[in-house]
Amino acid sequence: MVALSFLLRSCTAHSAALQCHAQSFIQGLLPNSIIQTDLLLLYSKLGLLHEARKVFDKMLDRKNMYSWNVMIASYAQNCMYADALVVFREFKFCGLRPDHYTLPPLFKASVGVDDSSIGSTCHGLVIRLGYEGYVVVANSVLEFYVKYGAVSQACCVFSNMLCTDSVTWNLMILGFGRAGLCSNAMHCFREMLSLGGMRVDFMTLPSVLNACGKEGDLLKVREVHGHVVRSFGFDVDAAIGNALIDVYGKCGCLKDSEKVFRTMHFLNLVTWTTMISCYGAHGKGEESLLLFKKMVDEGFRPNPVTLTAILTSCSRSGLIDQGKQIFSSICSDYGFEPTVEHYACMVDLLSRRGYLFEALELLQSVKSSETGSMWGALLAGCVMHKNVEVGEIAAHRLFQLEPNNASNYIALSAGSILLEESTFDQADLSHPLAQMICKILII
DNA sequence: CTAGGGTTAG
Repeated sequence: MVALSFLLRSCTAHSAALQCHAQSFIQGLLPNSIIQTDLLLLYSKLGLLHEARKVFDKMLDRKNMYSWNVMIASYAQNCMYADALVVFREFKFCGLRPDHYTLPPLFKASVGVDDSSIGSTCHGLVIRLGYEGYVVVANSVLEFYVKYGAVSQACCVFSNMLCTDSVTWNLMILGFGRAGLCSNAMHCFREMLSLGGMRVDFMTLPSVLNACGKEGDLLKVREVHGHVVRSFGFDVDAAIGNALIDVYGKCGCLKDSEKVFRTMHFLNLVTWTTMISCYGAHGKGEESLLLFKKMVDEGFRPNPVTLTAILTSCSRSGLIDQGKQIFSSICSDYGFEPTVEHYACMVDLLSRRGYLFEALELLQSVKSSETGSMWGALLAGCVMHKNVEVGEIAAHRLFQLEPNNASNYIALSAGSILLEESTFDQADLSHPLAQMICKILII
């Protein structure tokens, strides 16, 4: 049995796992909690969650903390968050108490199923059970607040932490950056550098760069880039390279983006997508299209984000026919249905160039999945081309869909001034937001 | 020998 247990722990392939599983059975070793735990771990590592679950269920009352923790963590790791939470519910039903291995995946699951109440409850558990001092647990609490955009809560957790590591600091940088508190993010980065014994690792840099990009501060970008080169050389990790391409683009240095792109050795789909959208943002639609073609030629399969990037590029450069052609071949060429974002891009593409009726037609064809951004794009086009007829339809529908979106009211009031027409009267003036806008306009 | 972190659009 010891030999088999050893074998199970060293398996790396599905077929080997199956053989070991069969052997365990033949030799009459099953059911046995050691072998079953090894099998559970093995199937989990191979990503065979269905098999893992079968082993887990057969363990009946032989389940221990180890096996519960493996099952919950495996579901969370494989993005099966709801399953992780169901297993945790069973776990609690058995009268068991979570430990410092059980808790971190639960925070991940809370974010995964987009239910912050679970994370809050788990935070309470962490405090009550006294796991705040475990850095991995504390970091997972921190991650939960960061991913939910609750920076002040994150700061609170951070300031109470007795022990921090690079993950802690990386999460704070990420949190500040996402909240738009870019100087705080940079401050964290510099403090991290000055802290003896704290290593700035490769996971830190994309978040720092992202924060710099939001600020648009080229000097800071160059400072961080210098750090990248000193620590990792020019042949950087894909995520760092991608962040550099993006951030130079956002700072207006397209040449630097291209330079990073050319010198990268580990390109992934994000790399191509980022470069395409940089060209798009700089109004270089032709370059975007060329790169898109090259990407496909090199065997990369565009995902929905890539297509949004290329359609946006076409829209900004007025490449109507090319955009239409790509849009219509999404399903046949890339194997997925166009998303609402893609429809919004197309409405934008058509509206910008004054094809307002065509845009309206497209919108009416997706009636069930129409979004505010689609009508917003159409409205913007109507304002641009001074078309009251379609503009009124767009404004009316936009207010039905998003009565609480203040920016729509602003757009409409600005549009009304440009149109010098009565579009504004079409809106629901009894709505509090509309009344607020009225007041502002009158003053 | 079971737990945690990064990059792309709008």
